[in-house]
Amino acid sequence: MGRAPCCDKENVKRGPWSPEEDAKLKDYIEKQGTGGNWIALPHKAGLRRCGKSCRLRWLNYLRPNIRHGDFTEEEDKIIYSLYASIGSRWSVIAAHLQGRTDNDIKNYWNTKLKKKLIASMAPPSHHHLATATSSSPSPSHYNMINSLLPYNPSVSTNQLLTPQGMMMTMMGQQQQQLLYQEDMGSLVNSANSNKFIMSHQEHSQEQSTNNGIMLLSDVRSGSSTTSTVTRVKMEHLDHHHHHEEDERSMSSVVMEDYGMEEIKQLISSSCTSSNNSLWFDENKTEDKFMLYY
DNA sequence: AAGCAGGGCAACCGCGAGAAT
DNA sequence: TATTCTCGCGGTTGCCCTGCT
Repeated sequence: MGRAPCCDKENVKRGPWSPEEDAKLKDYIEKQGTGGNWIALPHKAGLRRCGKSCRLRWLNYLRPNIRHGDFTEEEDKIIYSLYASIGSRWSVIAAHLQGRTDNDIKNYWNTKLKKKLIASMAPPSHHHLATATSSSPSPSHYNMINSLLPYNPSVSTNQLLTPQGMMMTMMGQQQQQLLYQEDMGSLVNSANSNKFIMSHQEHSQEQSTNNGIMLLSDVRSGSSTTSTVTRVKMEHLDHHHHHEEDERSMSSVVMEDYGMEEIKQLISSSCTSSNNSLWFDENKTEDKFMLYY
């Protein structure tokens, strides 16, 4: 049995609100309050609108102290930071920004901030692992990441962001498979570079730890702890002889199309330090990862 | 000046959670 | 306890505006 409609869609007005409707709604709520019942409110207020529409209009435009447009850099940082920590929970983010609505922040993110982030994050747009001589991300790239880092008690930001460090995010299943089959394979097989050792662990419960291992997970559900994970451990074959090469090499996989989840992971991913171990969750097939190394 | 494309944003849709019955 | 209903949320749509050709 389906859900009963919240209002009679045949008899409610839709589309943009007129100044008269705004005035009616504002006047009614200021005098009577919402009464805790949005469904009944439009009838009482003399509006031919769906209750949900009234609620949206009030919350996003009519209630006092709403601010629109002109996000400050400080607000940008807060949004980045919270997005990295909690993802697209716009209402929670909005709660941290006085006078901003979740809808405004969502729109601002989708139309501007995300692009800003991608522009900053995106080195040359190749789908291939770069060659050993490919360019490293620009300093601004790392600066951006610095400002985006999610809370991660186990890893310092310096460790994450040095050009010799690593950054990880998620890519789609296809790319992930591609990475397994081709990119990782080529890396594993690459002779005089770093050695990648990949192993599977069933039902691992290990998470981000102080020794630099990190498990990428859905920050909202935090549900990846019992998932099957694949461990990718990178070891230097010869710590004494590869420093120069390490500095030159910057292998990257860059996606041209970033979805919401990718962006979130892009921000929320962090990385490793001393032993260069990475974890990612195989079961999250929608997830995508990108590896700078 | 007209047509087109892309971006921005207001509003809608559908779902999950929780309250009420 | 099961069912129904409302609220609140995030994702998506579609209109309008602006800039480009």
